[in-house]
Amino acid sequence: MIYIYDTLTRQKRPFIPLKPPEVSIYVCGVTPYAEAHVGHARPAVMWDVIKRHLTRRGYFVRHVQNFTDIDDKIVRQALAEHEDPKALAERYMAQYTDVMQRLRVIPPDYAPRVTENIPQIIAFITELLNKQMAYVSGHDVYFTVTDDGTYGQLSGRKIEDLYAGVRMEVHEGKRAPQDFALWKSADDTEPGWVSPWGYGRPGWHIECSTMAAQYLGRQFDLHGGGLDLVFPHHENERAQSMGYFGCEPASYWVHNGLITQDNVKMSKSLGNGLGLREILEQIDPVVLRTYLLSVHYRSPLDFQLASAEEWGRGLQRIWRLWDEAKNQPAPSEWVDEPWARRLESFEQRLAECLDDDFNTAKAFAEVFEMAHDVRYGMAQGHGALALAWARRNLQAADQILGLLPETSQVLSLSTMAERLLSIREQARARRDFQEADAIRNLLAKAGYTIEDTPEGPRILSQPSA
RNA sequence: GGCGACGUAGCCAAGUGGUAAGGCAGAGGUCUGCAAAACCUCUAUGCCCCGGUUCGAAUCCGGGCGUCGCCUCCA
Repeated sequence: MIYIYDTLTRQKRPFIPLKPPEVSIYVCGVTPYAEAHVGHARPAVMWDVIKRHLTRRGYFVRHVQNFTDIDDKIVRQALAEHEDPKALAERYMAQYTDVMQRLRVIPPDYAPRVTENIPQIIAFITELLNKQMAYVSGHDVYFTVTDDGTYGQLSGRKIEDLYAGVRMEVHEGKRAPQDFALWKSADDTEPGWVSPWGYGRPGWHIECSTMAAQYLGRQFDLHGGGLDLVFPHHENERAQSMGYFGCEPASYWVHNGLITQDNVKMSKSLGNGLGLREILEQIDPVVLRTYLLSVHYRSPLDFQLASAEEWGRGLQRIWRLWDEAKNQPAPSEWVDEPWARRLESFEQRLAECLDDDFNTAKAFAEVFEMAHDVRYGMAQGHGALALAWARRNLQAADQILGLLPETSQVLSLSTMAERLLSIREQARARRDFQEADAIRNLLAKAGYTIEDTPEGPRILSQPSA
């Protein structure tokens, strides 16, 4: 049984899909007006693991993640960069997709865009108007937030408390300060669409209600996004969807903790977000990916490049083991010892970690312990068996966590390296260690690390830490 | 001001009633020509502080202190 923490009920609940074996997921995507930063990578990587785990547990996942490709910020940024808003959005969407691919994130099944769903949005708003849940004010349309006890449940606040917020936006046309825009008028120099209420653009929250319903139906299983979206975005989205359909849109609201830098939240408006492309120039994508998974998704994560590199040093031990194990056949020997038993049950334990609200941090602890058992088995004279299990288990872990290196750490020897190594071996044989060390240093300068193992020397593509 | 989260070893970090996972760094040892890798051993009588509930609490309750987030665009 899988347990998932649900923001609405504030508890971990058993996961029961609406229509098993299908699982429907809606994750709020990005507004593409700037480069993606680490804060965007966390939910992407986390949902990737959730999907992989659900899939292995036998579910059939349908994942929708939107692009809010039209918005005031895009218009503003396009003006600043002297670029067509559509082209700008297109550019950043491509960049986002590219960088997530490098992080081994399986793309969503549908990545709908606001600009391609305008008629549906207008229809959604029209229905809300018909139901008297919204009102027209000039050329704008607002949603009426009613105090029926449901609004505020998700974010845990009361409407009267909202008045306490000094910075609550005041709009001429609003009947109540907590009402929010469904349709915003725009002048004709800006991008927009003709609607029954005039030329304009959709408000911020309506696109998610509309597209979730469009691609997943009125009710779906999991709704995701960053913790910073709980209010007002998800609160408003829930109000719209419930207003339209009269039922809870999502069975579980799943929110990831935010990433900070020097203990300050990363955000586009603060301009302190470390760009993902910049980070990936300094750090291996798999190291970054797994570093993000080394902390439970609901906890805050203070991102430090040094911490990620430190994590990478630990991960390298796993990679080295993989190099030794990757060509092993399936285990063929039977040894009735605790370490062998544990290797046998590794995959099951890994899955159980993830069953518990996707505890990837604990899952990694299992991976490291599994590596210890392999080494122990090897030391007990069961090298072939232990490595066979290592291959199997690391592959299984990789399918969910995506932790194995892109390419082998051990290089196939080039002719020149082979010759150098052979000369060094001859030197070592005649105990001319001065020359042997000279050759090793030479190769080290070129970025290669030589390790003398009982099976002979091998060359690694990265200097050992 | 309102609401919420968090505070576990030098650092990162699991752990929601049963006696402190894992990683990095550090110390000692085995192996090695030396390194590297690997392996073994060690490193929190204690989980921000003070009370309380309990046979038993890092885990539950109350009160402090501290950090962060949301209330405005945000993953």
